[in-house]
Amino acid sequence: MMNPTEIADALDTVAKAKFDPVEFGYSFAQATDNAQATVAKLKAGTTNKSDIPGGVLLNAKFHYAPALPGAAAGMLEALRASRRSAKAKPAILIATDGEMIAAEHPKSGETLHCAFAELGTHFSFFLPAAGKERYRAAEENPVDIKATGKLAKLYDALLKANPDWATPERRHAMNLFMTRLIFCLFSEDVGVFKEDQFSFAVFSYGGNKGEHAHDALVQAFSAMNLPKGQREGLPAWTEKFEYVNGGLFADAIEAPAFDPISFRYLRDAAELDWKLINPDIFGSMIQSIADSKARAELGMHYTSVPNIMKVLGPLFLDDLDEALDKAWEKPAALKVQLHRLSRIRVFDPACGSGNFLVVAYRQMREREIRILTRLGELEDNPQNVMFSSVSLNQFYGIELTDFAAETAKLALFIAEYQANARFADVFGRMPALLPLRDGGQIKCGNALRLNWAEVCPAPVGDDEVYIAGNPPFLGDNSRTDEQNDDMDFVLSEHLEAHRRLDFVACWVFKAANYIRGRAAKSALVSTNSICQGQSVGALWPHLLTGGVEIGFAHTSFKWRNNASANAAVICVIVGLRNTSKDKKRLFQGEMEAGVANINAYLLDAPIIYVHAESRSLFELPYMEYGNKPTDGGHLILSGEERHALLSDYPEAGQFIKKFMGSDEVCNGRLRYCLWVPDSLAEDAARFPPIRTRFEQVAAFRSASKAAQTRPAAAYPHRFRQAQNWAKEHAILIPRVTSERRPYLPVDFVGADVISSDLNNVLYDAPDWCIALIASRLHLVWIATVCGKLKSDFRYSNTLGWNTFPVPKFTADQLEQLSASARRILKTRYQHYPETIAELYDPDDMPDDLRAVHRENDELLECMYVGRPFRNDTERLEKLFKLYAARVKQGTK
DNA sequence: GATCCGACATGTT
DNA sequence: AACATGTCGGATC
Repeated sequence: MMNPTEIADALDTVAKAKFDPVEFGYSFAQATDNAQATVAKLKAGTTNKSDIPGGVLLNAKFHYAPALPGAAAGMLEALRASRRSAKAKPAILIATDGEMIAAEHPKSGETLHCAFAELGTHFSFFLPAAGKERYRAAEENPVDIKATGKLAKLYDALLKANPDWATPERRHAMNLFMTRLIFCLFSEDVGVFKEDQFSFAVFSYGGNKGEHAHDALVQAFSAMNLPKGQREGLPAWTEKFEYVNGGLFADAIEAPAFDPISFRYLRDAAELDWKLINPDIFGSMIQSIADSKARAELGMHYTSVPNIMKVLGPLFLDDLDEALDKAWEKPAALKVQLHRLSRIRVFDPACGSGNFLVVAYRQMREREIRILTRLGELEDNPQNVMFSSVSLNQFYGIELTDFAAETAKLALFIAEYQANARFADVFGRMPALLPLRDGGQIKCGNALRLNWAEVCPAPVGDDEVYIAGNPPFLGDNSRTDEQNDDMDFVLSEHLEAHRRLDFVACWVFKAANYIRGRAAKSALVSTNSICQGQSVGALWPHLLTGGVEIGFAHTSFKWRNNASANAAVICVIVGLRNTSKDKKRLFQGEMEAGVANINAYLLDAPIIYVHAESRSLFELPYMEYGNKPTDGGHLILSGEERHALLSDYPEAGQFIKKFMGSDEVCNGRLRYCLWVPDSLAEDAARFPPIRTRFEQVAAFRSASKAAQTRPAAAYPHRFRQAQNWAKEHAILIPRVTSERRPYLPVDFVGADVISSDLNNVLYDAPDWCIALIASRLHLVWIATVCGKLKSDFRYSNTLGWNTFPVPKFTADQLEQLSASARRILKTRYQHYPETIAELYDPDDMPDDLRAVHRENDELLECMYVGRPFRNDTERLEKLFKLYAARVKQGTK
């Protein structure tokens, strides 16, 4: 089986070879992971099912046909139309003339037009031909996916043809161009324009290969910005376009130049049925097609519709549905709900291109139609409805970037159009759409500086306000000075250590303040770190106060949307409300539970905050941070580097020690480090390779941004933080490890090992510490109160070890635990050379190791409650109880 | 002086 | 491309 990289390489080789229309089909078959025998049979013609001259069709895999020069796209159409294609269902259609490639993935409708030489670059497109299906989120609308794909390709092709448009200064112009284009494609399909009016013009006047497309587009767009009859200087054909206005066409009208490839993609995009487009993510499409660098910028992370519904459902839509159910037979009660719809306001303080608002709007309009239809059934006289009672004015947003704010208005406009069309279907009337009016109350500004109540006035009377959205996440290492200032502005008066928090915490804090004591609720998508580790104690006591509580929550889920590269982050959704007797809902993946309480860790448990401690609350040995090199890697040696150094300078051995971080502990590796006492620094530097390393360390540290690192350039022979080392032995606990393991990794090493800061360390501590750390109880505690790296365990001495509740052990009990620890280590050694990672693989853990761990758990748990715990919930309950009792005692 | 975090970083299949 | 799993050093208190 070839892996994708190999396929990429193989395709690249094919692309570099001279094109031979006959051979290509076979080399393509070979490059896409088909056996020699298969290829031979294809060549012999016995398995080739193609009905196109010179074509090669391999069942279910691909259908290739050679094209005459310049006719690749046309040949692709022939492949698409082929009856044999229909029968053999090839995963990929590909036509080429040796210059250009035209290909299609029929299952998704995705197409590819590229130069022949780029075959290898686009290997991912051809993976289906090798039997590897590309993952697609099942819930998304396939038309959106197609449209996004086509627009992304158009976008990339345009930038390639117009390198000068790829600069940051031109990005706005490029995005604006794409917005206008999408607006026109949409409008001509839904009836805002006459059917196909726009694409007819572009393809009539754009030239055969797009050579005049630039001029035609500029003329069309310019016309849309001028009332009819005032279009002097523009060609006569532009007179037919409606006057659009509304800001969209007001700025300078520019267009990039088209080449044959980009023109081809434009045609693909125009051929889509934009009627079916889902405006929920309309704005995001424009943003998701931009390049990956830009995606990291503010607002480039759009929320998928399933995730938006995770927010809006429990926030207010589910409640609305319940009320509708109750009122279903009673016209008066239904009218109350109809009125309620007109009083609900939705406010997204980080609205980006308006996804949340659009989805909320559509959902509300849909419910309105349901009510009106039902009223029509219940009351004999049909409702004489002229207008919707849900107006775009009920939708509020704040967005920092002007472009996204404009897009949000446009997206709301499209949503309104679609909702009205549906409304007209049912009730027979629809208001005029052009020229554009502004849509929604979108404020372009900084949400952290604005007073939210001035953007979205506080609810009065029977108003209800729902705050929803997905603000940006930024850790303390990636914020700009300006963003830090914003954070200070919002939080510094109220919180201590606020700079430790994620940027998103500012939105959560402002949302809590906005809703407190008002007819309002909030629910924001956040990074899961705000409900973990240090953030919990720092932030949540200030949120869950003055009557605010968590009404619902989605626990950690992996971020995913349709963008081509997904952000790597784990999210939570926390719904805040004022104290209420209504049920609380806790969602974990697909599961939902009605619970008595939700605390800041998003657990069904009483509110408790575990704070960092500098010493153990339960008199456990002192656990330290490992030694931190901050050396740019220059004080660290691989086995080979050590060997090379020692073979040249055997006397240098006195300066080299074993060096272990978490990777070394878990995966049984070993590295070495230079470890030189201050008094011998000059001696060490006499060895040229060591001197060079010291110089590199000094250079690296001098160039650092960190105030603590630069002075350390003066002692390059030493770690930036040489914290401590063992006299006899040390217990190493990796600070980050996989969440899959049933027990935390922990290792016992001699005094010859220097631990890096990737471990926490107990120096010269008794063996029973290992029995504690390797227990299920400890894992459960660490998993709950410490932070995580994404979803992996992150061990902390201050938050985890120093707070870990233990009963008062007797000397005898400690001896038993030490013996148990030794049994665990011994059992591991019996499996040497298997590593900790291998031994603790949940699918592959040896039975004897499992057994000694179970014994260890039973032994330890009996010391807590006289019997083993039944499950992790019980373990956690006991631990929190002990912790709470200890903290209470401490405050006396 | 010590440590918590990462809209990740990087190797593997 | 999708997945698994822990580096590394800055920013913060």
